Amino acid sequence: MPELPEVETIRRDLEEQVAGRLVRRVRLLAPKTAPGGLEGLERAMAGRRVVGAGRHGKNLFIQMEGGWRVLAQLRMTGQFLWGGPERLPAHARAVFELEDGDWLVFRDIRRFGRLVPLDEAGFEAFFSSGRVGPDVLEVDAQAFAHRLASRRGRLKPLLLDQSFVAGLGNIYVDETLHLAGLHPLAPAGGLGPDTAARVLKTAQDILWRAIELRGSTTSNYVGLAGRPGGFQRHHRAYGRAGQPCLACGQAIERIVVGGRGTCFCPGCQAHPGGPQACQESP
DNA sequence: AGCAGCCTGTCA
DNA sequence: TGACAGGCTGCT
Repeated sequence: MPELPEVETIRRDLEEQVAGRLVRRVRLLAPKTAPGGLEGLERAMAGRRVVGAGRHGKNLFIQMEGGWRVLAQLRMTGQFLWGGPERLPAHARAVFELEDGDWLVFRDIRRFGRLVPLDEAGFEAFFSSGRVGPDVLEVDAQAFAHRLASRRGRLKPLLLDQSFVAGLGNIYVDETLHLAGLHPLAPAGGLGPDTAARVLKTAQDILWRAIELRGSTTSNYVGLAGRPGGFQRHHRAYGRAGQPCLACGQAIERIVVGGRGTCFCPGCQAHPGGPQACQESP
């Protein structure tokens, strides 16, 4: 579900509402949600205070006293919601009871999400595993352009690859490629360093604007208090198949790239074999 | 690199 | 009924 702007919004919500509070009790309603089991979550959280909330790409970290963290991967439908004993929402998978009686609820319709307790060593291991690349908002532009130019595959699948750069998902890749005027199937290695740097800058601009509007809500993403995001109103490509391109008026097309639905403008985003893609090709 | 699998819900 | 959905893992 959520990509970087939505995860960042939730992080800020948690920082504001939960930081400093004691977790009195943990309940796990769906065992597979926490690979370490209830025991693992309790070890990391029960009887400890929440210190803050961190984020790297789409990975959310609830930071606890004692150096413990709980990695929350929201995947497609994971949510953190503010709750109380009076009404537990449908699809609640874990409940964190706080000292003053409030509940922080992890809700996840499709059960793809994960809550993983990590000690300091586990946290470091997560980043040294090679599974997660640099955060897209912090990656060095030169290094990004250099790495991108050395890749063989298509542009969109590479941008979605969290080990290449962490934080982009289907919505913001489609938005980035549209604004940058690049075809999702363009060969990544054929871009050239200037275009590669422009792709990154475009992505970062879009992500920051989306964060300002608390992310995009297209079906069920909401912040901690249940408030939807506002950036979906600014989507130019994602979810607009068949509608006119806001830049040139041609109908937005939908294709499948790497198994993901992909919306792009055939006019603004030149085909990989077209003249635009050849400009910087070797 | 590409694809099924994981789950549940919604829409055509 | 089948297609599709904001993601990631583990297998060819």
